[in-house]
Amino acid sequence: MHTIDAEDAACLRRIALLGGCKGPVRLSTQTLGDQLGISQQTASRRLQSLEKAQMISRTAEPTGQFVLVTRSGEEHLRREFSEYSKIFDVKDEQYILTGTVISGVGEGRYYMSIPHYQEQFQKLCGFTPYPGTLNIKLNPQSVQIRKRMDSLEWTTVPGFKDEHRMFGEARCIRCTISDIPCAIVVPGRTHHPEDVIEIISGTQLRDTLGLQENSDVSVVIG
Amino acid sequence: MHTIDAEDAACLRRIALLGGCKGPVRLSTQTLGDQLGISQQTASRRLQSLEKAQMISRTAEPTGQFVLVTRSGEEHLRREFSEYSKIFDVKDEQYILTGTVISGVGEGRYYMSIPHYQEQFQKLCGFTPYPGTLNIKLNPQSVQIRKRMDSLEWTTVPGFKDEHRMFGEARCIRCTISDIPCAIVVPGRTHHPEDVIEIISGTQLRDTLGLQENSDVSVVIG
DNA sequence: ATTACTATAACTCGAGTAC
DNA sequence: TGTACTCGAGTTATAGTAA
Repeated sequence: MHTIDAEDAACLRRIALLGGCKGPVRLSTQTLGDQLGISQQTASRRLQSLEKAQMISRTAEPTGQFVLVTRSGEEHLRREFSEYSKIFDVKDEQYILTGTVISGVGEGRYYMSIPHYQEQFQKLCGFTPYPGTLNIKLNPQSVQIRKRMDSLEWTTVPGFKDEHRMFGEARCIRCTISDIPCAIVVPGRTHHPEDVIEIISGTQLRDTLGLQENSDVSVVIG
Repeated sequence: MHTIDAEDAACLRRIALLGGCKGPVRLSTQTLGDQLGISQQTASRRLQSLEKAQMISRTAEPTGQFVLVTRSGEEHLRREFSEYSKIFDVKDEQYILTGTVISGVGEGRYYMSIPHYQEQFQKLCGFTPYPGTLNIKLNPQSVQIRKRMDSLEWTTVPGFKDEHRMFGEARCIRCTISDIPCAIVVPGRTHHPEDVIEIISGTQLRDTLGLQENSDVSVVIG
């Protein structure tokens, strides 16, 4: 199997864009060079290289040449095409946040032990939350990803009032950690640091996943 | 607009395949080099080059680094993806963005009242823009659709310079709202929130369509 | 373990040019 | 017009290292 370098691949793609997969195209080395931003000489060399690698075939005419992408040339292009398909197909709604486990202030435990919230999360997320939250300090890049996630659809967990006080609403979004269903919870009122997220789940994630302080975790959303 | 060479592009594609568009990926220069068939040193240089071109961002950890494909990196990949789609005749669908009207900061009004831009848009879109833009907050699904649209053919409106300052370039693409010809305009330099689009048209869309704050709108492209 | 610098060897580019 | 050769300048890769 012949293999070609990235520059030759870009050249092959250009030829295909000009119709080289469908039939022979008249293509001068000067024209090709102009389109790729390289010299006529370099374009000529590229064509020789692609021909040697059996990615294209050429027929010389006194007035110029005709170029055709061969079967293996097309196969090469289709393999690259499928790489892009992989990059973008699944991707659309999926986000991954990475960070490390840190200890919270224990507020999460308090709220998650309140029956109202337990019922609501059961209804909205499909699990009764373990009374406690896993706090994750996001890596700086994940903070950016986290911000983009504000444009996703979050579920609102309504607040309520008992005889003593008001309990605020919260937003949550379903996610998984190592395929365990979880949810990111953002309290409505308190001002959360933007580089920390709180995770709830039906089990105690620290034990289930063997997590300790500073363990690396990946949270998959969507 | 930054541009990158074919080798760097191959490197960017590899990072995306490893999940770099979804979230930060831990990636050593050695591993990357192995996957691309190049040396560790060269992989290191490629990452530096991509970082400089703002196609990726990196965070260093003592144990290694995390790499993330930036928005313009993803846009680059989507443009290449669309080239392959053209080669293999994946038919261009129609795109529909839905969202609600929000008020902008009035910047649009300023730019659309500048004769240079008015002339350019007249030439490129077929109407002289009303001095003002309609800002639409996209619903979450439409944000995803909007991203895919990066692979469509956008018209570039060149920037210019007067005696006082530089005016940046912009991209636009024709569309319709309730069959009224419009265009989505994206300023070249400023970093736009990804869930908001700006629409220009020959008429004042708010009045013509009876739109108010939070009115639902559908934008049809293609 | 990492990343990335420096030095040098190896390539690649395009000007000039032949056909 | 074409394509493609040679050759010097410039660029890029890797080995050897440092941090």
